[in-house]
Amino acid sequence: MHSPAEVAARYKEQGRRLTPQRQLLFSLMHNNASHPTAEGLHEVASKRMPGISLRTVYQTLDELSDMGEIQLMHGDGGALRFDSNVDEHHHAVCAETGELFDVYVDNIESLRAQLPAGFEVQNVSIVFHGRLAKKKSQTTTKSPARPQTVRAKSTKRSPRRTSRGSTK
Amino acid sequence: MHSPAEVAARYKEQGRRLTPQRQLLFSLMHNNASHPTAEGLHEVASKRMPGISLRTVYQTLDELSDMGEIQLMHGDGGALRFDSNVDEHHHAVCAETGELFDVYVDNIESLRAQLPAGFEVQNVSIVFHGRLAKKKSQTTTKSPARPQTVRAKSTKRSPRRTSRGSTK
DNA sequence: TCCTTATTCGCACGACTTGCGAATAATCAC
DNA sequence: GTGATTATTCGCAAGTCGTGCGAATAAGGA
Repeated sequence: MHSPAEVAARYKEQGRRLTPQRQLLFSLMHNNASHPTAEGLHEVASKRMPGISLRTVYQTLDELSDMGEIQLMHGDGGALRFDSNVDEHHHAVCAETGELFDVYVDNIESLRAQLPAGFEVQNVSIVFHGRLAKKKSQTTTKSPARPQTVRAKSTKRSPRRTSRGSTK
Repeated sequence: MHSPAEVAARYKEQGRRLTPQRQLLFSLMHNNASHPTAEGLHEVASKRMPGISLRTVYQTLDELSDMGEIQLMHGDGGALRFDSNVDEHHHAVCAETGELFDVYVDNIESLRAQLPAGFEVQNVSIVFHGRLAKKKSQTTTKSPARPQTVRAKSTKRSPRRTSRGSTK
């Protein structure tokens, strides 16, 4: 998404008002690669602005989505996640932590897919399921992440239960 | 999933009982490519067995999933969908109807993805978003669906609202 | 400072699932 | 077949995630 200042400007252009809640949320979402849920973002926001309502978080996030500043994502976990990256990109999910990472794929057009006859593709979303190996004692030098060929074990997805239930 | 008879056999092997409800659901899911929701399946089941409980549908579907006979899918629409196809495959979603189709992709390994350093891919799921052109007056000759190269307009996903809310 | 009306925010409700427990029925032994 | 054992079914309540609504509040212009 654009910088908080730019988003603020777009808001005014549209006759929307600049409230402290919105400004806080702009800054919390800017460059936020954590793909937070509304609840998660609300929790963080509450630290800086006690009393801010979850309702407002949802509302503002919806506005940002309508304006194309962020993207909504239906994760596998039931809760909506908000993605401040609106570039064409994909995702990797760590099965252990549930963390979600942005992934750039540059040759999607080369996929050979047997699509239903007459199906017009508008866009493709790819999710890499796996796990992030934790090699602690290594200087986390934010590796250049150079292009790499996917090596997916041809595995059937392991049966996984849904996760909406109580956490009790 | 396996044939109703085979699934029934597996159930017995595991000391589970063969109830009319389960048998009905086995047959309704077998070769079912519609990716039904629990509610949808319950509706169909109710016609053949009035009074069957939605609770039982959920329960049986969960069992089948645990046994690896079907797969659970979190669609974009909020409701779980059940997929009787457990082969390694992917999906295409029609934006108009919400219909879900199975798609086979045969060269996933060739994707060039910039994954997070240390990320081990276990499996990949691809969803083609688009629409199914409806050419009526054509003999729906179940086209051979020969491999085809994806031609996705490099489009940012259009902002879409969530869809859990009331239908009122 | 005052006024207009966009926003915030809490509550209740809706969609989708799951936990629970009593009633029912499948299966086994005789 | 009959009876006993215990897996299943099924309805209701409760939980999670989001949204509609309306009153109270506050942003922004005159």
